[in-house]
Amino acid sequence: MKRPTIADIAKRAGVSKGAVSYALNGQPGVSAETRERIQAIAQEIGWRPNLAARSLSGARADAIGLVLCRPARFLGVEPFFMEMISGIEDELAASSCALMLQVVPDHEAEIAVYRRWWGEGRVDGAILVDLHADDPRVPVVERLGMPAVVTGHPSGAGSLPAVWSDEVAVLREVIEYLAALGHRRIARVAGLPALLHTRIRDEAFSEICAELGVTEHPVAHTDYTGEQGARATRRLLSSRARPTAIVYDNDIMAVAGLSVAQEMRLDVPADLSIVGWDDSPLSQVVRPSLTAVTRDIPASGAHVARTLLRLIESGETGSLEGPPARLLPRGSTAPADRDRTVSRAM
Amino acid sequence: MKRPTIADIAKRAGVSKGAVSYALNGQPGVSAETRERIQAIAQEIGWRPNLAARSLSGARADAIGLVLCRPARFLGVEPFFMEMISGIEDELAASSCALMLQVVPDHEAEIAVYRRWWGEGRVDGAILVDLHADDPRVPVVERLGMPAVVTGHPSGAGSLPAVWSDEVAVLREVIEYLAALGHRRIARVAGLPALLHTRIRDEAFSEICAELGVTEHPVAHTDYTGEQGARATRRLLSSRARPTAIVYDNDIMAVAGLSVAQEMRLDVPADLSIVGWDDSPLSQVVRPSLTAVTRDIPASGAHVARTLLRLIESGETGSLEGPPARLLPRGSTAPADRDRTVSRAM
DNA sequence: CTCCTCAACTGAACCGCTTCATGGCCGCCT
DNA sequence: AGGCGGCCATGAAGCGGTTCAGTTGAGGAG
Repeated sequence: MKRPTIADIAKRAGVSKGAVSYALNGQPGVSAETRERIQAIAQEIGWRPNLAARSLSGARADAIGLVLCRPARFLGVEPFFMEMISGIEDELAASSCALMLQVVPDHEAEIAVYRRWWGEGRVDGAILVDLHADDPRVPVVERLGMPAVVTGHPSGAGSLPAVWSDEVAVLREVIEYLAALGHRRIARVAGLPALLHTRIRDEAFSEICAELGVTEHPVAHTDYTGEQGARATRRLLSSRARPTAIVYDNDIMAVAGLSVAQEMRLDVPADLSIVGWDDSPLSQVVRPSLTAVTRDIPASGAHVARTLLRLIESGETGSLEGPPARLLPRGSTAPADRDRTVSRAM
Repeated sequence: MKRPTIADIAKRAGVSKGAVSYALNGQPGVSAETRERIQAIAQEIGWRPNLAARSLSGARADAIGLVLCRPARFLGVEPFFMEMISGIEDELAASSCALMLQVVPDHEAEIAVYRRWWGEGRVDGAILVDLHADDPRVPVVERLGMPAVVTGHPSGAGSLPAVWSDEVAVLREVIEYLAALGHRRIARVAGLPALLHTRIRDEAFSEICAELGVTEHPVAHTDYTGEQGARATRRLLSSRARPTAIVYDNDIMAVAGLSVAQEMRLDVPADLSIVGWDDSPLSQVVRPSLTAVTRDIPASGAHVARTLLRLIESGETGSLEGPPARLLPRGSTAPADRDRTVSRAM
């Protein structure tokens, strides 16, 4: 009743263990005939390679790692990670590579996990998400020699290959769109300021606004929760020069902002335009449905996974751009009503 | 520059590999003094046990598996899984056990994954979620002999230990609450009818309603998406005897339902009361905030993980009840306004 | 002083697979 | 005929641990 091993197959086929190994791994060294016979026997007795034995003899662990470093309550809310994971899985399934997942509270713990995983030979590589400015994980992983791919702008990825999409271009698209609708006071409710992509967006936002004659462009930083999104919105909408449009860094905050606006008796989109980011099903469920920046997150997850697998397999490196994001206008954006907003702001 | 092995430690300590193994695993067979010396050396040269080698010699894989069997787009929306996962992780971290995650499209694929994982010695056990009526996974896992814990009602878990919470009790709490508010037409927008917990809720819902004099209690089944939740709500609210309260099987549908109601110019909660399930941050972000059934999902994830670890370690089995859910009233429920709803329904 | 016991430690086998050095066999070239 | 190169296949040596059967030496009992 024990699991069959190649030794069992060898005995039944009347060949040596070595031959069986060659046969089952598509290596040269056995005749086509013998190979088929061996494969048939393996099939018949339900043989499966023992992963431990295989990776012990220097081969791969056939698993990659993903560490998420945000408190549980933030993780749940953002569909982002789950979608990303399912995209990664799609790609991994093809190579029958597994995904090891770990959720940790901070970077220190995350680094410890990489150390352990790599030290124990548990994974062949890892995907680093949520790149920070001066991210401490990058040098550690580099020194460890563990293959890794970063999701985020290459500028923070050191020598590690990065997969990213051009956020500045979409942001420009968003602001040009809002500016074209007549908005001159556009606010941004951003995510964690420590994140590299937040910084990049911050900087681009201010530049692009200036360039397009958007005179007021305040930015509020949050932790991505609906709660903080709501609070930031409340503050922005209470200011003297109330913005006529707000761009949010995720959907949950956009929804929270929408609720706050309605609570304050502002009509969306007549009095206030709202743009979400990382369009999730949530955007389509609320009224009005949210104009949002959308991109195929599973696809970009698959893209990252593919890059990592290639890196592991052939050392092929190099950053490459993932699928682009784009603006998807829905019901929460409209032309700025000059008279109305100005009169109110006075 | 290669990773140190116990052989290296043995050489430096002037003892045999066996002694090192005993020392590092807290086994008897070495003196306290030697043990300390060996541990110090291990520490110093940064030794980590090679997982593959360890599990090859019959020990554990130090990993458990979790397979999610829903399309990517459903997974992302439901904070449920991510919260559950982070709860599981909390528990696993303590035993430095890893989590293998896989997302598959159907049960057949899921079963194949279990076969592979168990065959390859990749995991020590698994957590089965989303129990179906006559779930095909249960007998397969039983026959495989793989330790597994089911999240869901024990009635469908066969000989596998189950961890569940008493849904019927909460459902009763919800309906009693609504009935006490004067609601006599309560609808339910349920999830996938194939899921065991959907069936259990369905049955209980109809019984409890009958018992409490709730004369109308239609049920609509959906796939948990906001889209279908919206459609079901629209249909229910268009019926001649419009319900005065709707209970949803998840939050995203409750939010969708809320939007539909507002679109149809119904006031929530004056004209329609709404109750969500598995309270997520989403419920607090919309206006009015949603009355919902809440429970500590991370805690129940941790609970499941703990049960599985115990099962793996000591074969200790037995189903046990997890943390209970309870009703959390917020702004989306109110007394039924008889005149108003009746006059409209005519 | 001898015998026995027990703790401390050693040496080797083993887990299941990969891989390399080796060798037999066959056919072909010179 | 002899030599050589290729193809198939074998046997054994690892990979890095665990574990079990022994060995050794010290200490206590008789």
